[in-house]
Amino acid sequence: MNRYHPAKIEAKWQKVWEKKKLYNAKPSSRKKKYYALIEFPYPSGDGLHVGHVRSYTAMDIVARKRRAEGYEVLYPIGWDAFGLPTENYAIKHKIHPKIVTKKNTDNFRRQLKSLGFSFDWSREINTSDPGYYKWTQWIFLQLFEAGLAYKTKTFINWCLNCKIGLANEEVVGGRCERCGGTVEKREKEQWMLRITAYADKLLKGLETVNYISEAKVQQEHWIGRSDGALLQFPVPHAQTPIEVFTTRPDTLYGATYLVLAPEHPLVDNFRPRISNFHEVEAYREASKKKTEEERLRLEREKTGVELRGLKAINPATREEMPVWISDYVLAGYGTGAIMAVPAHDERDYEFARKFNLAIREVVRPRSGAPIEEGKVFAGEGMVSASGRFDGMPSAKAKWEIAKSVAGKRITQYKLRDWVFSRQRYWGEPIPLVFCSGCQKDAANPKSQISTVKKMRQFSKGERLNPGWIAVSEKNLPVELPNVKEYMPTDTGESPLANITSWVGTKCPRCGLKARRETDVMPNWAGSSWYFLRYIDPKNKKTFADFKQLKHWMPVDWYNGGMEHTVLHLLYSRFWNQFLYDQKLVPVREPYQKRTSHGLIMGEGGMKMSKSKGNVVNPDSVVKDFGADALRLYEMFIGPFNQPVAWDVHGILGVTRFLERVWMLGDPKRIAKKHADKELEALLHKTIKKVSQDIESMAFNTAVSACMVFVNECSKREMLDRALWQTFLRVLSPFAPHITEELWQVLGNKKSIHEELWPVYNPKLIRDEEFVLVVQINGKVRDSFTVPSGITQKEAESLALAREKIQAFLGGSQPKKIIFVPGRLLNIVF
RNA sequence: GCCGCGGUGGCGGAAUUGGUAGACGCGUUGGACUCAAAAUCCAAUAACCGAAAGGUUGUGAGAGUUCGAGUCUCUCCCGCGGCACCA
Repeated sequence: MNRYHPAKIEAKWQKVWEKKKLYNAKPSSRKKKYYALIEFPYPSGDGLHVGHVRSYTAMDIVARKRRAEGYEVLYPIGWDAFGLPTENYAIKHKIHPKIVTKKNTDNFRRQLKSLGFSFDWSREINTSDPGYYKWTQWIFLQLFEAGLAYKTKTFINWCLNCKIGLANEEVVGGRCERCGGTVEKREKEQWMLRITAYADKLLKGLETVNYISEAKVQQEHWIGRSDGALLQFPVPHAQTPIEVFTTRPDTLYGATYLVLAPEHPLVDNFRPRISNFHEVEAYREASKKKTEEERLRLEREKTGVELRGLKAINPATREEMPVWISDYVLAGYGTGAIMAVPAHDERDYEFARKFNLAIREVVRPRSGAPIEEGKVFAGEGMVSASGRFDGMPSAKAKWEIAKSVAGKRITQYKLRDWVFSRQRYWGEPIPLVFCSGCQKDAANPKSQISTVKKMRQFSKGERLNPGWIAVSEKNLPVELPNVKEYMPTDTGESPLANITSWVGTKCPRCGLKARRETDVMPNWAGSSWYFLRYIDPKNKKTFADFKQLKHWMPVDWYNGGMEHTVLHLLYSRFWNQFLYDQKLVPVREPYQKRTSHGLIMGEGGMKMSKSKGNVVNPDSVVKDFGADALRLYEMFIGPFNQPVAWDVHGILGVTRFLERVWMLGDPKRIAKKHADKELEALLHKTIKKVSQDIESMAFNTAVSACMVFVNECSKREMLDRALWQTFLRVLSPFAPHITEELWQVLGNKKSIHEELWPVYNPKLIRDEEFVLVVQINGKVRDSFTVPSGITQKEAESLALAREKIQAFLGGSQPKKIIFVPGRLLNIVF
């Protein structure tokens, strides 16, 4: 047998598998379906990252095991190809993003293929392909027609560096998630998706799926449901009261002042009555100018201005209370106004102390323990100093007190609507057209246009967004124009706005001159439904055939990065739930099971990055050690869900292991029949261990179990053929190439990957004897081999007969003896 | 600050879920092979004491529950991730 030469055998088998279409999912199969999914890569110019390899290998192992267990497996791949880095690269090098993308996906494809992943390449998709984004646009229009898309002037997070608006989810620590640049608030017209309409559904849906708990918890926090009440505080001589949202109506008697967000519209309404309006104005200006980062950096030092001349009435106590504005109250949450209860809220307390406002205690801890001086009791307890509600527990008093002042019980969410516009080039154009004629028409049903021509009615989306007309389905996709200039602008307009020939169009409704929307979608759009397109990737009539969707959905197992839990995962659940409500997809929740891999760090634990020069290129590892070694190493490197540091020496270990497997697989060492009870038992233990470990993603210990088996084989001159072949099958999902080669070297004609998954025999893994540990007072003092079925009595007499034990006992009688069958005996004296 | 995860040899990490702590791998040391080196193979490898037999200590710190704790409970320290004025 030749030396182990991975480069030769790996390329050879990859070609054979591809030719045989071994991994293509057959929709007509009678087998039970299994849908395994990984997050499709963003084809960046840097090429594949070893982190991709970790996730894809893990799911590849799962997919391969499922096939062997008799499932028809769908394990697809594609490209999340729209995005900023490609656009920025294109601008810098003056190459069209389409060409850059082509180059990058070609490279990624080559790299992925060199690793022997069992992807179904016949279903490859690309989000920047017009045939794909036609349907991204189409789904957007469905959202639009359902009233879930709207354009509004809003303060958005503007990244000064990328020159792009960011969703809340994309701002990390006051900085741009992508480039780390400074983010400031800017007022802009933006398309928004009403994800908040799905807040409750997204929350409830979590109960029905099997996600790792961290992902669930993070989503729950992000959605941030809280139950409370709307309370009204009348303002003397004014028509409108000030409405606040509170989760603690039980503290109403302790509310001593109100605070409005600086942007609160009532501030302007009350302008004539506010004696210090110039001061108020100055404060509002200052808080508007603060960037996100400044706001966070100022360490929450409370600031604010009283609206002098304005008072509100506490509806419970009928007392007058001052009204303030402060930026610690957020305009976007609740009503943008709060009742301040300094005795029972730390923020209010801090504010009250700073501005010398009244503090009134109205809730006592249930334990009756006094509250320490200077501390705030924010918990629930027993209501006091609240008239007829005294002595009532908070939980009850909440709703009783709210009722007594005609408060309305409501639920609030922290989730905000999704900023869906990007003022960029390399994304899906938003398929809408602005028509000023139709805008007038919408405002006045008797206007000229509709009387002159007989025209279709406005759709729901068009009514809600007067002037915005949906591009008709037959004209989708709205393709990106082919141009040379795609520089973003400081004014915040999309580069598409400069392409007059593209912008100018005819209104789909009235046929008159109109303008195209020049914003494009964020790059979360294409990935919000790609798992559906895989199911029917070439369909030209619909985004995916419903029957096919019914067959393959939901995704049975989805593995991806923790960094996508509140972005991609939430967005795609939203889209899928929406499509479900439209009866366009068969299941409410797209992903049945979600797991997550840990990051791969550079040597020494630093994050891999080009600037640190510690990026490991999978190509060079494959070249030096082979794909099987890289796969095996990444599985062996550490617990799958935890971050791990790359270590070149580690690859040596698995390479030695593979070389050993190679030597053992020499046909000269394989006997047709070679009885070996001991090795057979170990094999069955290995089957059990590896099978279980794959399910729990404990790949590191699965590999270790294979190593133990191989080490044992190395002690043998000859190996039984059946035994060896079974072991190869167990190892094959991890190292598909070497196992295929060794399988065929033995004369097998079918691929090892078409063989069934071995099942262990429970009888064979039961040991006939075991090492009984003898403890004295909990300390290990002796151990010896005994037969498996040994009873406590037998074990005791054997143990007590031992010289060592006798010596320790020194003649005293044991007080108590604990026997753990199959394990130990503990003698207590 | 709040939520989640974690802390085990020189290193990455195991530990049947309360039952021999350190599987497997790296590294290190010694040996075999070799003219030599590499590769490979064999052996040793938690620390301390001891020539050895053996003993003592040991899973971030401290307490507790238990015949028995890396594992359970409490308090604290440290690291990582997420959220962060959400009323």
